[in-house]
Amino acid sequence: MGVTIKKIAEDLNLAVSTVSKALRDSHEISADTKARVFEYATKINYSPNPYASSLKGRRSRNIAVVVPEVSDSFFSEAINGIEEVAQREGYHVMIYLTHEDGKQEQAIVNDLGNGRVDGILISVAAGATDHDHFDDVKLPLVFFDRVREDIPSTRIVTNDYESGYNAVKHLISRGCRRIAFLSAFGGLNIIRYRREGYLQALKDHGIDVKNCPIVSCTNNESENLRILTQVLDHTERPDSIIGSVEKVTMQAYVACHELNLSIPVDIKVVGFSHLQIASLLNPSLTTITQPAYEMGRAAATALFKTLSKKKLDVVNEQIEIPSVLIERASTR
Amino acid sequence: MGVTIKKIAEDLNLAVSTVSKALRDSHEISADTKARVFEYATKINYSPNPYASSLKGRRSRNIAVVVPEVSDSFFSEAINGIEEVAQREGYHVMIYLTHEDGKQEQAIVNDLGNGRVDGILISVAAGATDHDHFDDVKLPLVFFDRVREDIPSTRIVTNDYESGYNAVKHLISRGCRRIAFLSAFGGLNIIRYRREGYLQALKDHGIDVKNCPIVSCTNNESENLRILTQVLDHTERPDSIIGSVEKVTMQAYVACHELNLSIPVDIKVVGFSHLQIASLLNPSLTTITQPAYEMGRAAATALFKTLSKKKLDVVNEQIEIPSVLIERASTR
DNA sequence: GTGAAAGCGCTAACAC
DNA sequence: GTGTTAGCGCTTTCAC
Repeated sequence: MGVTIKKIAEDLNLAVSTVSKALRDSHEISADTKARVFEYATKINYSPNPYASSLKGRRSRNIAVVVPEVSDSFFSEAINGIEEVAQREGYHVMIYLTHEDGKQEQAIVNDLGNGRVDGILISVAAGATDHDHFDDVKLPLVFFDRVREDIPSTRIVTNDYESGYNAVKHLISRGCRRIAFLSAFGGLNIIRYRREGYLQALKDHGIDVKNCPIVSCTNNESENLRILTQVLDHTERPDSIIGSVEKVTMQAYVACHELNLSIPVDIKVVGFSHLQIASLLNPSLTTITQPAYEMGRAAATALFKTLSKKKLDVVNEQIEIPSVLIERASTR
Repeated sequence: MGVTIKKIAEDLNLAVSTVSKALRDSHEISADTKARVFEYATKINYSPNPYASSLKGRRSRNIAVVVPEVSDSFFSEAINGIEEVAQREGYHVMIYLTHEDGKQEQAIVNDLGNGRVDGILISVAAGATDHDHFDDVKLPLVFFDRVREDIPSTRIVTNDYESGYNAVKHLISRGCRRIAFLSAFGGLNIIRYRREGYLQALKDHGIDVKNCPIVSCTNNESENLRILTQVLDHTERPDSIIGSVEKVTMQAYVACHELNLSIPVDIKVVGFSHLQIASLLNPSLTTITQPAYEMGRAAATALFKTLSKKKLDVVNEQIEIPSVLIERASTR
């Protein structure tokens, strides 16, 4: 294979252990020898086999990122942040996609405990149930965005409750009184918090909840269009919509286009989203923009902090990074 | 650490080699022993340390994916395809982002030769130069989309030349005669081919090239808007635009909006893009949709085919998967 | 300050 | 069929 410590040792007439120590800048090695070793190693382009060292109880310097999808602006931006921190810290990032399937998520996570990675960053699948347990995972675990609160771990979250609340407040300030909430499929706690914020805001502002339907969307696009059409296609329809995830918000746009409902005249729309091109939509979309990149960075940073410790004790902390409501034409 | 072959051997009163062979279903081991070993291994949840086997000349079963960005619909879709094939083949995917920086790309690729991965899938950075060489790379290398033709390797490409040609043909059939081509920054060969197809189509249809500007865009958004405004804001402006990459196409939309140019009445637009939401834009965008997912799948499949061979000889083949022009409102 | 030797978890010759 | 042994590339006692 490539160039090894053994080769350096032979070429320099040293013992492998001496070379090893020299390369790790040990104090027991003379400055002279170190210099020789370093120079020669650089010259023949030596790079240590990461997995040989990992065998000796050391780290692989690989981390796993487990997410539902990568073709989703939130997750791709988060990965962007993770990768940036990892590259700076000399770690390598492995990607695993669950496609919202809890069983597959479980299988992936289980397969990671054999030393392939030093730690896991995860945003749980919508299709996961509480029965899918992470208890057997012995690796440091950091959840981001879609977290599991029943598991002691580091959690990177955003202010979902408050964001749901603020979305309503914003719509009310624009004159809306019949505000629909589009729920996403699965029992994700982030959706629950957004909905609870939504409900509390309605209550605090004295809005009649009867006129504010909570629409349960599915994981199927055409099914959702059918549901949305049903909600929107009558005179008592909502005057505004809050999309709890990017996909359903886009589907609401499609439904409005098809029904010839003008946004924002007939109906206003605000959506949780991280779309770069929210501003290019017809009309540009008011978004609650989650700090995807920052959340990715925070998650990676938290994991590396844990990994840098000698003793890997379980931390149970939660870090919140706020989302921002960006007003655009869809609620003007 | 976890449970090892040694532990199984002790508990079952067998030699480690016997256990090892049993687990690999060797023919020299009795059915009885195999059964015992398998059963016990399953029971105590044994999972082999991947890096211990990789040390013995075997494979790490890790592959590297090196791309400019992950927050880009083409690359995220490609990764999606790669991951799917990898998961099925029992391989693990490591992600590296170059951010279009050739130097960083070089550093990443160099850092991969020490056994961390068994092979590399790469789409080269726009900022790379021919001086950045992959000659030192001893690993199997598969290029996809943005390929390097000077390096013997497997290349997964799409029909860029033809797509450029077809974009022009489509616009001509819609009555366009002043067709602008928006070039992206960097010297990528995919852009060159698209441009050459564009030029050939103009020629074949007897269009006066003088009225068909090739606009050199940069990597800077506001700079591009300035350039685009200059091209579009006069009476002799183009009657149509071909965006050679997604970003500049979106910027053309912004410029048209700002100049109050109506798409498709005043100007028609077609763009190379993989946007899911092209249909939600204002107006919906006619795209030349590259088969990102399929290209990712093809790249991974080609790599695993190479890896499955005993002898890793260098192949030099090119696989082309065609793009499709999808007509929408922007050229109607 | 340097080197010999053991061992991380696993595989593969080569005995028996 | 099963066990013994050596060794992958590296780190880490422990001698010298």
